[in-house]
Amino acid sequence: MSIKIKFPDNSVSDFQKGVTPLEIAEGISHGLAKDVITAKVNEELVDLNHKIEEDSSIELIKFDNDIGKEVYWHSTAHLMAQAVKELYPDVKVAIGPAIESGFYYDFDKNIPFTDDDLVKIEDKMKELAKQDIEYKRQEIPRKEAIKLFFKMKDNYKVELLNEIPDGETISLYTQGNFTDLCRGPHIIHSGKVKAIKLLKTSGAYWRGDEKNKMLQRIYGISFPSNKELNKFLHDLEEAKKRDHRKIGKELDLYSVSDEVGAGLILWHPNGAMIRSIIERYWLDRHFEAGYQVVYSPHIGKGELWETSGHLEFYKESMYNPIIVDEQEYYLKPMNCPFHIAIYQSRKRSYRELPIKYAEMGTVYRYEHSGALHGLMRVRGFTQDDAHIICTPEQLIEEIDKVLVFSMDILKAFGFKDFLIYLSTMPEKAVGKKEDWDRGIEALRKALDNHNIEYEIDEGAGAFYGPKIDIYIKDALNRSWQCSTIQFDFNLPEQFGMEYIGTDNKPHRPFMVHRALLGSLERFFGTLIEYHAGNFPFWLCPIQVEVLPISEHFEEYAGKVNKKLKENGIRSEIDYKNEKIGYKIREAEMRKIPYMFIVGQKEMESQKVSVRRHLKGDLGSFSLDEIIGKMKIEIESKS
RNA sequence: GCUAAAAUAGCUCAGUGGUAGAGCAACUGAUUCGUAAUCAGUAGGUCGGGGGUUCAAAUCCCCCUUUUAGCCCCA
Repeated sequence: MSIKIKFPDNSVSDFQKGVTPLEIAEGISHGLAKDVITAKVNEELVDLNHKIEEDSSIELIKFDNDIGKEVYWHSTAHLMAQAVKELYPDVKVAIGPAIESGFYYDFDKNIPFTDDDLVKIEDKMKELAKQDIEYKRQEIPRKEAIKLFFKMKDNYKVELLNEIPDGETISLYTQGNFTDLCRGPHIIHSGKVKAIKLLKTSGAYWRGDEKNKMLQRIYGISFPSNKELNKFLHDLEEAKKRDHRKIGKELDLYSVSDEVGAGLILWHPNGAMIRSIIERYWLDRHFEAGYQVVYSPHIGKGELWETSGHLEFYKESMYNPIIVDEQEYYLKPMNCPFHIAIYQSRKRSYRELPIKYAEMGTVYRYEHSGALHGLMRVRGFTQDDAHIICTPEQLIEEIDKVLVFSMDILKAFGFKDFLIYLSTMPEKAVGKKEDWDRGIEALRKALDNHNIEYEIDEGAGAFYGPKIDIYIKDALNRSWQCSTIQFDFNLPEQFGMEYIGTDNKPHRPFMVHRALLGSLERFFGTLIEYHAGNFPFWLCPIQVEVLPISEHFEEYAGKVNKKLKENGIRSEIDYKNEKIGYKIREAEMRKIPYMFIVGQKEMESQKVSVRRHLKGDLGSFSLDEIIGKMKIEIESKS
């Protein structure tokens, strides 16, 4: 009996009934058979030894494919669990999925794993890998599976099994004497895993719930070759070099002081210079786009936060109140109630709408101490906030505008790759389901209008409405939320916001919160990492360092510096009594984009020798010429 | 907040119970120099804070603060 197998290129071949993906791969080439990890048969992922019994389509998947990586890493996680079970038989296993880069497995072990344990486990894994242990699939009824794991005292697996709906296939995978509950598929045998590195351990709650027991998680990664592993480890090192906390210190951009408090950022002159340029640009763009800038205080009375719903829904993220004249005042975690107060300071007409209030508003949120992270996660930060108050008819257009505006501004800072999420109704939420659906639809429409790719983040909306979030990745491939565009069904209602319509009757406006850069702190952090501290020219705190060859040329250097300043270029002179090589090295390390070297030659010809950061000597230029070039560079924001 | 690790000079780090160290930076002097480190000298530390053990603590123990990697959460 033969069956027809269709390949991704639509070609069809005949095979013996019961042929396996591995045999098919073998038939194409030996190399492919060696590299193939898993296969999709009729769009369903299967093991390589899965027997194909009928006409089917097939796609052979290798490690270069994301699905291939996932299967490979997931199988390595099983291998790690096997190694851990062999070394520490009393340990219970929980779950062990593949993640974006690598895998982890959670274990229930009373004493946490040490670094020495990791080495032992890694060695054991390598030993097991070399033995080419087969991953055997077995399908059994649920009752039997429960019995089996109960007997093995794997209560986490029993808990999982109890939640699998009736009728779903339950599959087990066994390598050697280790059996795990798993949907699969897996690699064919452990020998496919050639290079392994266990990276770190950490605590993790069972099912991510802090009420549950803390398990011990081990993270690792694996590759089909040592070369790939080494590249991964090398990239990791390179990423560490871009860490904003490291560069922030090296370039004297910002600091955090124990004395001042955790998660509270001190912007040093260099960082503050960059921030002020960002703010100036931001203001210009917002005025152009029809926003009105407002300012509001840092604290507000308890009643305000009662009305807004923050004390009901957001209290755990707020600082405790300050008592003044027997009144409770809270540090603001958000700016919205203040903007609403401005709106409500007088009666509004439909003719005024949309009203767009923008503010660089500094807010304070109580973050768990363990969550704090450099500039990325702090307790006091400045949001580039705005609230758009509009009529229901204006809503879609306003969402559309703000989305385009947002992407446009991010691009001006050199960002290109974004991850975009549309978040839906969370469990703890206010507002009617219909309103939520309508809001989500409006957001979706705006994204679709501009062919923007996005993912749905179920239940991740704010308590008051759905939102679109734009994420930017950092050096270590972690993504950070920058822009957010959020609907609000709550506040207009809570505060009883109104405008007088054409019918001379009061109506409830819609409100959209949005922050484009998100928080200036986090945005600055991502900016540092994205550019590795080599900021776009227009943002550099010092754009030109004038380097006199010796004391004799300091006067000429002063003239050059003066001319630069007259042209709005931020420059300074290095008066140090050092050789030119030293001064250049220092300017290079400070990542100053231009170095102007001035000595005898330059003074005589009234020119400057230009050296560009990371590029080297560009030759000599007249001041007018080079200033012209720099002005173009500033204009183009490159 | 939880689990684990860490905190020594401005920075990067060495020092595991017996007189606090190095390199760079800083300061002083010499040198006046051509594209990533000139030479010499000087100064700088209650070893994160508090308590304890000990004849003796940077080192061992306890508490606190902060940081790091994750968990949870989030701009």
